Amino acid sequence: MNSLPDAFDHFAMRILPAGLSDAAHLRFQSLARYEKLECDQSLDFSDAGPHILFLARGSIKLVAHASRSRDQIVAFHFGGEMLSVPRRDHYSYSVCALRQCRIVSFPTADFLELAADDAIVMGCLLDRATMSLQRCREKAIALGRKTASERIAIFLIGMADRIGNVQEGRILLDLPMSRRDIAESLGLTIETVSRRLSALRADGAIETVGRSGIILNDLAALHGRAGFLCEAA
Amino acid sequence: MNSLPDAFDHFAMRILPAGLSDAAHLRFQSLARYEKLECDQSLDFSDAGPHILFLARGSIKLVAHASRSRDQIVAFHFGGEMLSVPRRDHYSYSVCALRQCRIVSFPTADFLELAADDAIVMGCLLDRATMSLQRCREKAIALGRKTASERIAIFLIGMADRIGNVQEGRILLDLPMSRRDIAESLGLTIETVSRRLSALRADGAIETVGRSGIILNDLAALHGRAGFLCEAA
DNA sequence: CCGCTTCCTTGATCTGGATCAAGGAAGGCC
DNA sequence: GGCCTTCCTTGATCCAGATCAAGGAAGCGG
Repeated sequence: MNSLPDAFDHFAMRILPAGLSDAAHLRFQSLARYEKLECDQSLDFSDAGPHILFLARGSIKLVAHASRSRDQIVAFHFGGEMLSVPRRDHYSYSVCALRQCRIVSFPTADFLELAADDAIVMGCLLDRATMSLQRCREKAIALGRKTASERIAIFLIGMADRIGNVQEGRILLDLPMSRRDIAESLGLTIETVSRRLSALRADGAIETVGRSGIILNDLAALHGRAGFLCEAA
Repeated sequence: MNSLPDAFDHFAMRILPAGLSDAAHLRFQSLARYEKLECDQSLDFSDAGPHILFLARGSIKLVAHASRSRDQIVAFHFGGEMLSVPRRDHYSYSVCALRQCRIVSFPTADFLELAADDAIVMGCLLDRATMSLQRCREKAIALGRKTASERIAIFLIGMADRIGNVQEGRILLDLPMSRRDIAESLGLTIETVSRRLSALRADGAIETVGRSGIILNDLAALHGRAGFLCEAA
C-alpha cells in the first residue's frame, strides 16, 4: 500500500484533466487498485472483465493465451503508458511483468462510467485506443506479410523509437524482454530470432551486449531491411 | 450528389446523439464528403491524413500496402459500420469496394475537433476503436500463431457472426470478397485458401455455391477446428 | 569464485505452406 | 447461347522457418 498514492498521482497527472474537481478525482481514486509486480509475475484477467491499466513504472507484456501453450504477445508496454486489457474473447489475456512494475488498474466499465461525461478523459482514451490500434495494425501486417528478417528489423526499429538511447549516432537498447518474448511477439521461434540477430551481428548492423543489450549501429540500414514501402521509388 | 443526404442521415441517426443541436448537426454535415464506389474501385488515402468513414451501404476492404505488391488486408467492413483509416505510417492505406458502396467520409482531425466536446460522440468513437482493436488483436493472434486450417475456420466463424444468415440450423454466407482477398486477409496464398476450403468441403463441414456462396453445416465443428482455447479442458 | 540454472546460440533435419504450373468452372458480354 | 475472361481448384516441387538436438555463455546464489 505504501506508494499507491504516488502511482495514482502519476496517473492523475498524465491522464486526468487539470481542472477535474476534487470529488471526481476521489471517485477515480476509489476505483483504482494498485499492483506491484515482480519480474515474471502475472496478472490474470481471464475471469475478470476488461480493465484499463496505467503502468506507472516498469515494463510489461500483454499476452494472449491461444490453445495448447501457444501464446502470442499482443503488445509490450513501458512506464508511463496506459493500456487496455480486453475482455476474454476467443482467448484469455494476462499481463506479465518484464521488469518490476507498479500498475494502477481500473475495471473498464466503472472507469468509463466515471469518464463518460468528461470529454477530455474520453479524448485521452480515444487517443490511446487509436495508438494501440495503429500499432496492432502494423503488427498484423508484419505477422501476415513479412519474413523473419524483416520482422526482426521492424521490432528493433520500434524498440529504438520507444526505449532507445541515442549515443554518438548509435542507438543503445536495454531490452527488458527475453528472446522467447521477442519470438512470441513476432510469431517466430526463439531459434529463428537468435539466428536473425546473429546474421545482423555478422553484418555489423548491430552489436549485442550480454543478454539484454543491443546496439544499433545503423538505423537507416535496418529501415532498409524492414521491407517498408520503398521511399526510393 | 443525389443521395448524399440519405447517407448522411443514416450516419447521423446511428452515430450522432439524438439531442444534438441543429447547428452542430450542420457542422458535421458540412464536413462530410460523400463517395459512391463501384465494385473494385478504391479510395487512396496515402497522401490524405487519417479519415473516419461511415459505410452507409456495401462492403469494403481496408488494405495496407506493404512493399513489392505484398498487400495485407487489415479489415473488412460491412454496411452500417464506421471505421478509421489510419494516417500513412510505414505503409500506405486504401479502401477498396467489394460491393457497390456509399461512404460518408470525414478528415479525422476536423471530425474530432467538432466531436471533442461531445462526450456521447466520443464514447461512440471509443467503442468503435475498442471493437476494431479487439478484432485486430484477434487477427494478430491468428496471423502469429495459427495454422492455415485454423485461420480459415476463424475467418468463416467471424463472417458467420457478421454477415451470416441462419437457415434450418445451417449458416448461409454470401461472401463479397474473392479468394485472393481472403488470402490477403489471412496471410496466406490463394492456393492454400482454396485447398483448405476444399478439405472442409470434403469433410462435409461446409458446402460451396458458385464463387461467393458458402454454407456452414456445422458451426460447432468449425469452432473445434479454430484452435481456440479448449473449452473442454 | 565456483557451480548451477537458465537462456542463448548454432547445427541438422523436417514440413507446412509458398511457388510454379496446368486445367476447369463461373459468370459477363456480345 | 456461345465465347472469353477471370477466378478457382488441383497437382508437383521447393524453401523459409519450425523442430529436434547439442553445446556454450550469462548471471545468480552460495
